[in-house]
Formats: sequence, C-alpha cells, structure tokens
Amino acid sequence: MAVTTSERAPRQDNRRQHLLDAAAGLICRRGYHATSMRDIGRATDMLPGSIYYHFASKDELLVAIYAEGVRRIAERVDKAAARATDPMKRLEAACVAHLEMLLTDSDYAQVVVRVLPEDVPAVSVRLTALRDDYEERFRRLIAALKLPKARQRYARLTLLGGLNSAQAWYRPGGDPPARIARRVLECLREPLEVESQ
Amino acid sequence: MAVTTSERAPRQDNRRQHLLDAAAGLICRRGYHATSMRDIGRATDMLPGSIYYHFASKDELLVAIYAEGVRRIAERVDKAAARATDPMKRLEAACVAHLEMLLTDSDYAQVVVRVLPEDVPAVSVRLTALRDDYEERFRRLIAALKLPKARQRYARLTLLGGLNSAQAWYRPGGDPPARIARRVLECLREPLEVESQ
DNA sequence: CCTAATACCAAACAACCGTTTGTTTTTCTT
DNA sequence: AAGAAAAACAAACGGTTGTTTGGTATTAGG
Repeated sequence: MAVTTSERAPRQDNRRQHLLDAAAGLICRRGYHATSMRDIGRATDMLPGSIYYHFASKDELLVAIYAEGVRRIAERVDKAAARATDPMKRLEAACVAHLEMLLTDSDYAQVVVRVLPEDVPAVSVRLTALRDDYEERFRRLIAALKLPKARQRYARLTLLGGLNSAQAWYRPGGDPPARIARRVLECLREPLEVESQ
Repeated sequence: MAVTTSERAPRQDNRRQHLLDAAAGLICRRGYHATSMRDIGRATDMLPGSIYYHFASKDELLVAIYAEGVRRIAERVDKAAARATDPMKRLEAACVAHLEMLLTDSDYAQVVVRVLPEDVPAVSVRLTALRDDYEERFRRLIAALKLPKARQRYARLTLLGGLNSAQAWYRPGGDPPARIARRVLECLREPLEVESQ
C-alpha cells in the first residue's frame, strides 16, 4: 500500500499570520468587544466572512492570539532568565523581558494581559489555562529565592500585579520598560520604611 | 420680585438608585460591553427605553456608577486612615479598606477597577479623572512615609497594582480581603532577599 | 380641582453584530 | 494543460445593540 501524501502544502502567501497580527493590533488597543470582525477585515483588506476560513469563530481567533502571545513572551522571558545564574538576577532579567514585551515589543503579549478571561465566558477556561501556564515561570523563579513559603505566593502576585499595571499608565517617552521593571522589583526588594523606630 | 421655586421635588419612589445598584451589579460581574441596556432593564423590571429618563446614554450611566464608586471607596478609605496617626499604620488601614470594598463590599468600587477607561473612548477622559482623583489619596499616604522622591511613585503604582490584581483571583473562602491587603503591603515593607550576600 | 411635571410604557428605529451560504478566483500538483 | 484543493469574494441571514418617539398613568403644587 503506497503512502498517501494526503495533504497538500499550504499556499505560500498565507494570510493567516497577517490576520493574527492585525487582530492582535486592534484588540490590544481597543479591547476585544470593541473590535468587530468587520474592523479586522478592513485592516487586512479582507471581507469579514473570509476570516472564517482561517478561524471557526471570533472567540477562537482570540484564543489563537492568546496562545501565540503566551508562546512569544514565554520564549523571551525564558531566554533572558537563562542568561543569569543568581536567582535574583534571573528574576530581574525575567521582569525586564516581561515588561519590554508587554509595553512595546508585542501586541500579542499585550492582549494576554489586557483581555480578561471572564470577559469571554465561552473560552474563559482556556484563556485562564494559558495565563497560568505562563505565570508558572514566575512561581519557579520566585521559589528559587528561598523565601518563607507563605510569602512566595504574595510576592508573585504583587510583582506581576505591579508590573502589569504599568500597561495602564505607560507612555513612550517616559521611563523605558526596562527601568520600570527594575524599579518595581526594587520596591519588593528593599523595605519601605527608612526610619523604622 | 418673588423667589421662584422653579423645581418640583422628585417623587418618593424614585428608582434611579435601584437602577444604579442593578447596573453596577451586572457590570462588575459581566463587564461593561457584555451588559446591555436590556439586561439592566430586566434586572430592574423596567423597559430598556425607560432608563433614558434617568440617564442620557449608557456611557453616562457608567460615568455615574464610576463617580459613585469613587465616592464610596474614598469615603471609607479616608475614614479608615483617619483612625491612625503613624504614617505606616495609616497606609495599612487604607489598604485594608480599599481591598474590602473592592473584593466584597461594593459593586461600585469593583466597576471602577474593572472597567478600563480606554474601553469606553467617549468618556475615557472623565473616567480617568475620577480614578486619578481617588489614587491621589495613596500618593499622599505614601508621601508621608518620607521615602526617596523617586521611590514614592513606583511604590504607589506597585502597591495599587498588586492590591487591584487580587480582583482577578480572589474567591470567597480563601484569605479574607484584610489579610490579603496586609500580605501585599508586607511584600513592599520587608525585603525579598533573606540571604543577601 | 386643576394643571403640569414626573416617571414610566409600548413600539419601533437604524445600525451593527457574528456568522453562513453559494460561488468564484487563485494556486499547486500531476 | 487539467483537475483539485485552497483561499478568497459577494451577499445575505437572524439577532442584538443603543436609542428615539409618542403616548399615558401618577403625583404633587397652586
């Protein structure tokens, strides 16, 4: 029985990627519900119906963007952390990479942080799982600091909460993402009280 | 010339408050764009068109909820902070009050933190102004700690970012809001590194 | 008691939503 | 060159959206 090469290779100029890019760009700036399929079609010179050849639904398109966002930011964070050995230096490198992606380098990463899973009930479980998968990295990085067990959890939540909130107020021209990341981490590394009694 | 008492007193059973309460409840749970005027009408046993007697538009209704949310959480935070004199104790009391309102005591406060101004472009400037007005309180509380000037700003952003992110993962039955607030503040008060070299 | 403002109902409006269907064009393989 | 799959178009579908309009009880003031 001959091996059936049942599937044909996809076409060269596949616009699936273009579609993802445009959708990520729109959603990260306007939000998910404020971005319509017609908006995305307009941005890609495509009719809204044509998008359904590539994605089963608008929600599935969001999941694809989310997955790609997690893949990209995780890759960059992992590489950055791998360049150091000291646990605190590894965490710092991860925070810098995280915030650079979030604030300037990736619309995909911005979507992951901006679009709340609860806002899209039909796929909220899958979105949450993707988020958790990413945040697991920070759980490990912080565990390496050998803090008291109870402190680890809140250190991670405070750190990520503080970093991600920068998305709400960051404007190009002010402090660069790398400095913001280091300043936030600094807040958690050094005590607040300078004149304790 | 006689003083004209030009306006008549509003009717007794005014349902404006009921309308605000119901809308805040729906929006804080489902989000702004996922809540329709018909949803709000259903929750108040009112026809959707009738809402326009009380509010000029859906966006204006949101602004009213936002304003009421800021008013309520600010009032509670101010009262809590006023009960202490030591700057750090004042900040702690404010954080506890903030998180109790945000997580369990006020749908209005939840709307202020959950609905991003950028998601409602037509009124985003007014929503941002209301937020800033509230956060000013924390700027003052942190200024009283006499930290280095550069540190103050990031301490506030990290603290509020960390506290507010609890909204994403808090579930009744786990740590109560007051404990969460204290734990987050603890992260900023004591250094992360236990074995510094 | 009368009048006028209040606070709603009932019904529709136009616009937009995500999606489906049938058809056509484009591209690759043989 | 021919056939088939891929990738798009063109047009509509049913439903929902925020909102408007015109009418109608209810209520309070003079």
